[in-house]
Parts: sequence; structure tokens; C-alpha cells
Amino acid sequence: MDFSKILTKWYLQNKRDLPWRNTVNPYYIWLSEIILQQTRVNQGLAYYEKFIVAFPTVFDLAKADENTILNLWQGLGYYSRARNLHFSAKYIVNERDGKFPATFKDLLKLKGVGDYTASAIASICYNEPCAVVDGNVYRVLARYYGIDIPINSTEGIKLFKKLAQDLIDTNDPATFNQAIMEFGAMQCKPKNPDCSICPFQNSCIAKEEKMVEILPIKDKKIKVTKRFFNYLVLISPMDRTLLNQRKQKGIWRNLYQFPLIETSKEIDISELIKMDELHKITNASNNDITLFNKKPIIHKLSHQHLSVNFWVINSDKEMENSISISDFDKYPVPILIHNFAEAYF
DNA sequence: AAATCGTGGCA
DNA sequence: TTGCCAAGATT
Repeated sequence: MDFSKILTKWYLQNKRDLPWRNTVNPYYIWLSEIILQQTRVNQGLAYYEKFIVAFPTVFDLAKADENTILNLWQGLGYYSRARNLHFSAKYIVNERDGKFPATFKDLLKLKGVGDYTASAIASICYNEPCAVVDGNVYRVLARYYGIDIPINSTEGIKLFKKLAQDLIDTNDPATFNQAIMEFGAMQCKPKNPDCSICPFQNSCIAKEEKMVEILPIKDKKIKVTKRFFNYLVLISPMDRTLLNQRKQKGIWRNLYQFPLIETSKEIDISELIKMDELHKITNASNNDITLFNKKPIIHKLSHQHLSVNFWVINSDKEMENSISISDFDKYPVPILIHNFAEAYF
């Protein structure tokens, strides 16, 4: 039996029952693929369920407010996915009369849809023989063929795409693509795969050469920068507070947060009280300010480590542009802010 | 082409 | 505790 035949057989016996496997509606497949980018199935599942209820069609998504969408996306990370999802929904409704793109080429025109996602939708929904290459596929192919070329090098990206494209079952690309990804996720796992039950144990080069644990190769470690955030949590007599929207590009774009003073190092209250930025926001004095957390909260993003202090400031009067604390949940916020609110409000 | 963009689970 | 990395895309 060839690779595709063995793979498909394994898939039909071992595949998980996932909600997006019961449809070929491109809107639902698109939604699921965006949610699952760089995201584990277990984390994305609840979000998929929420989204199809809130936005049953691309028209519902297109006419929603961005805040509503970001609010549902809250906690999932990589928020540009949500913004691009909204942008592309509007594009499909307004520029294509609600007709979903039906070819790889046209799918690629959607913001947030790259080679992988276009291939996934084209194959699953329209049987176009476009091979997907995600993290799972890199791992399966690197091991099966014993390839030590870095998967994130220009050469590697090109090579693995060609390998997958040569391997794909053109008679049933939808099943092949989902099978190879599921196989990577469930059987050919990153750590401690059980090769003794693998259907490829007699043909896998990595298994033969004891390379399973070191493949695939990925080079370049990301540099982590440290930042110091001081959030000012102002509380008014009527239980109102201040929130700002992050408009600049960078992390958490378009999400909300408390007024922020970013510093180049950790500061204590005596240093905080000296800062001009503080007095532009409040006239509170030393006595009105208390540090919520005993130690700085270390919030780790993939390439930034944030050291965060929440300074709670009792304001003696009401403030301009404040929001009621009871309305806090209406604003999309980073999980860091959400966790603070959960603990304090 | 290399950097940037979140969060959570796991060994 | 630390590092890896997950149905990647964008600039």
C-alpha cells in the first residue's frame, strides 16, 4: 500500500468527531481554520461554537461591530485574526455579493488567509487538490522521509510544500489533507510518539535512523524583549473607571486596557508619584494609590515578557469619559486585564 | 527575509 | 522553571 492509502485507513479508524467535520460549508470551514491557526483544537473548540451561534452566516459576521467580534475572540490571542475575519466578511458581502471564493487563487485574496488556509478551504469545500502544510505536516514528512532541512527556512518551506503536493491523493484531497494533519496531531506527536503502534513503523526513515525525537529541525530562536507596564485602575465614587483602546500597531491592537504608563524598569510608588503622565490622568496623591499585586505579574507573550503592576487609585470625583464597572465585560480586553478584573471587581 | 503577533498545555 | 509549540499570516 502507498502512503496515502495507509494514511487514509488510519484516519478513518482514528479521527476525532469535530464539529467542523460535519460540514463543507465554506463559511464554517473558513471560520474553523482561522480559529485553529497556531491554536490547539481543545482551545479553539469553544470559540468555534460561540461564533457559529453568534454569526450563523457571513452576513451576520459582516454586519457585526468589531468590538463585538473582538469580545467573542477575547482570550484566544493573535487578535489580528479577528480583525481580518471581520474585514474579509465585509469584503465577501460587499464585493462578492455574499458569494464565498471557491478557488485557491481567490481564497488567497482574503485577508488572514495564506497558503495553508486557502489550501484547506479549497480542498475540503471544493475538492481542489491543494496540499496543506501546517505544523503537523512538517513533522510527519520530516520524520517519514528523514529530512533535516529546517522547516522554517526558505528552502524547507518550498521543499515540504512540494513533497506534500506530490503525495496528495488527487481523488480525495479533502480526506488526505485532514488525515495527514490528524495523524500528526494524534499519532506522530511532537513529544513521545508511540511508534510501536504506527502504521508507518516499517517505512519511516526517522524511526529507522532513530531520528524521531530530533525531527523536524527548526532554526532561529526568537528574542524575547522585556517591558514594564504600570496600569492605573481609577475607581470613582460611583464605581466607574477609565479604559483606553490600544490604537497603535503592536500587541493587542484595538483591545481595551486601563490607562498605561510604560517604563524602562520596575518602579515603586515613590517613582510613580513623580511622573508627569500620572498627573495628566489623575490628581490623586500618594495616599490614594495602592498596589494591587504584591509582586509584579509576569505575563508572557511569545516574544515579549511583560512585568505588570496594577495601581488602584481611588478618585474623589467622577472622571471624563469613564465607564461603569458593571459594563466592563462589554469591552474586549487582553486576558491579563480580564484576569485582573475577575480578581478585583 | 526576519520579526511580529497570544495564550495555554505539557514535559 | 524553562522551553517548545500549536489546522500561520503579515509586513
